[in-house]
Amino acid sequence: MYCDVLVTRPFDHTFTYKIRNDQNVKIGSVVSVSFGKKKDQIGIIYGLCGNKIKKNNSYTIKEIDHVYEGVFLNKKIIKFIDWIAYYTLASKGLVLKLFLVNKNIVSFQTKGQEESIFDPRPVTLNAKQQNALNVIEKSLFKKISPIVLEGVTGSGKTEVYFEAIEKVLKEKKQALIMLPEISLTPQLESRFKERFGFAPDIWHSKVAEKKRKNTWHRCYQGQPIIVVGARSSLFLPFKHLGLIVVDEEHDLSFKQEDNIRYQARDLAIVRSQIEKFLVILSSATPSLETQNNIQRNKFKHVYLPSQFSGLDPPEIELINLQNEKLAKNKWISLKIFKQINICVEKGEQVLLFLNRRGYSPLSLCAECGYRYQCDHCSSWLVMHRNKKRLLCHHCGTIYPVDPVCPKCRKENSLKLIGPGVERLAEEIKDFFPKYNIGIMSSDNANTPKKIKKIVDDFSSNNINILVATQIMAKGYHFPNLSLVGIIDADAGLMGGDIKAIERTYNLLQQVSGRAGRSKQTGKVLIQTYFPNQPVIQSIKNRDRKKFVEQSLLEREQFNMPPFSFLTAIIISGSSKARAESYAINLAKGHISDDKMSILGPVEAPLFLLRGQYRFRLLLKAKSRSKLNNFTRNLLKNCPAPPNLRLIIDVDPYTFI
DNA sequence: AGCACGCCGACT
DNA sequence: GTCGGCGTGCTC
Repeated sequence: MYCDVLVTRPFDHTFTYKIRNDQNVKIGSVVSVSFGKKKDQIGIIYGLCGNKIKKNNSYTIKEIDHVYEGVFLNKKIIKFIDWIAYYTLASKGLVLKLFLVNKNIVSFQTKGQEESIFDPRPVTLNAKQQNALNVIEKSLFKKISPIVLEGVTGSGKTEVYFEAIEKVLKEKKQALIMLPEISLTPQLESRFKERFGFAPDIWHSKVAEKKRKNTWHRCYQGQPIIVVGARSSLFLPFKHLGLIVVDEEHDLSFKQEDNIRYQARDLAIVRSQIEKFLVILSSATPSLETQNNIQRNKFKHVYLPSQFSGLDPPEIELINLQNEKLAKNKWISLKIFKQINICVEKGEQVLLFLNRRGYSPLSLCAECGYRYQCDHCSSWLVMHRNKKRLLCHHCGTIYPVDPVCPKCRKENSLKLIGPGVERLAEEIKDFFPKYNIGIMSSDNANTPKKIKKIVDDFSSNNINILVATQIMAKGYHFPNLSLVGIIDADAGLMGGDIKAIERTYNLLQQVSGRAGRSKQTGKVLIQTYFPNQPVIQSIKNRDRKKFVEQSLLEREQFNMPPFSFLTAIIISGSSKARAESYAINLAKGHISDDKMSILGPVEAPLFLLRGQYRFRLLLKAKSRSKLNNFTRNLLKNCPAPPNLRLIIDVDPYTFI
């Protein structure tokens, strides 16, 4: 008896193996085979081909080494794998790897059932929450379109979807809550414990393997389990999945950008269609795609208004930097300084937001103009004064600070251009020496413990003024914060990629929303050179609806997603000439088709990254299936030589 | 993607 | 002499 085995390697095709008489397999069985030089390669039985196969002398057929008894992927999961490979243009083998993870996880044996103590605490919802829950309940356990649960922080979205989860638990089914970042799991975990009396299973790459093994197999066995996880939790082998909640639906982190590129939120919806369960997309700021799907009645929509806190929303004031001139090498306007002073004198707290790590983004020699650049990337080195070094933010290479210019050998000529959070902290410190200034960026808040320490210090008034990057924008609550200063509202608008404007809007809205949450009405000051920019105006007027309308209209006019489909191809290699000539060949090697357009190749904005030269092609079409067929043909007619690397990015978010 | 082989440069 | 850098080729 022979069969087709799909291995967790980058192949779309299967390999033929022989099944021994003592082996009992079916389609989806997880097996271990020897493959090439590797002994215990895992894979699944993808097809059965009876006792006769075509003779082929170019290889000899091996036997299957081991069948993992009782572990198999059901038809729905295989259908899901095929769909992901079709859509993302990744090989089926590597998609399979997302599900099987590794040999240790698959081969683990659980010791029987583990019953969670289910001790829910009764909760009373307000009328609006109850209303939202009613809509959700009607759709549970059906093949139905996703429901968007929209509401600002504090409007009670979590309570609503917790209720839905309780229903799922009562049906002895499974549920998954997906979060954009692992740093958000501890918070949700403790809220969950409080509500249900037991801890959910946590799934992300940093969880110890022992726990992950256990979770994987409990999902597989169909035990009533609630998983809180990052993107990769979508690929757990749930047997009776009854609900997926995608929390912070709009968050760009749901798009995986390394390895296989996929949008976890979109794939969650696909899985729900295949397995017939409900997806709840929860967000204070639903993404443009999601807004569009609501408008076209593809998604249902329930809205939770903010709960009355007795406080007016914070006042938002724009500071036009074209009028309010900044002093040389200073970045904080007089207006913000005055407000900080009023605020700290009252014993209240201040948050200054600048989305730039380190001390300064550019260093040059004052004598000869030499710009410090990374040896492996086309990017400037960022000065990190606290750690006394220059750092490449793209590849992470650390360079010592040399007092001598590498080009003209002049001593002490280093000039630092522009601000980062460290430099802002310094500027503030000069004016407020008796107050505690804190910094929060991924450099010092790089572990859950360190994040907690900073958040606790700020919450407990040990820090008076916090200077932070976007890392603080995610869900932390600072009760005594009454003033938020946004130092450079224009920064995010220059990138030019497809998500830049939306990302900036969300970031500014989230940061603004930190002010005046519990005790006193807050104030938000936004520094900008372009106060009339539509994004900035929408933020000031709190008019997200208008922003969404305008953005979608623009997308439609320029025929951009969600009104068309994009696929990016990134060609990279250590030889610039070879990468370029292949990219050019690829672009002209297609049959002309007026429904399809190829843009490029162009040098990628980050032309050199980790020693690799990079070129980009952008393909655009009106239909996804046409675009994917086109892309497949393109690559088939012009396969990449082995010394070049190709990345296919379906629905790209960034153009870097 | 892994893994091994093979070809070069630079070390005790 | 050999250790190890990574380019190349192969996987039923």
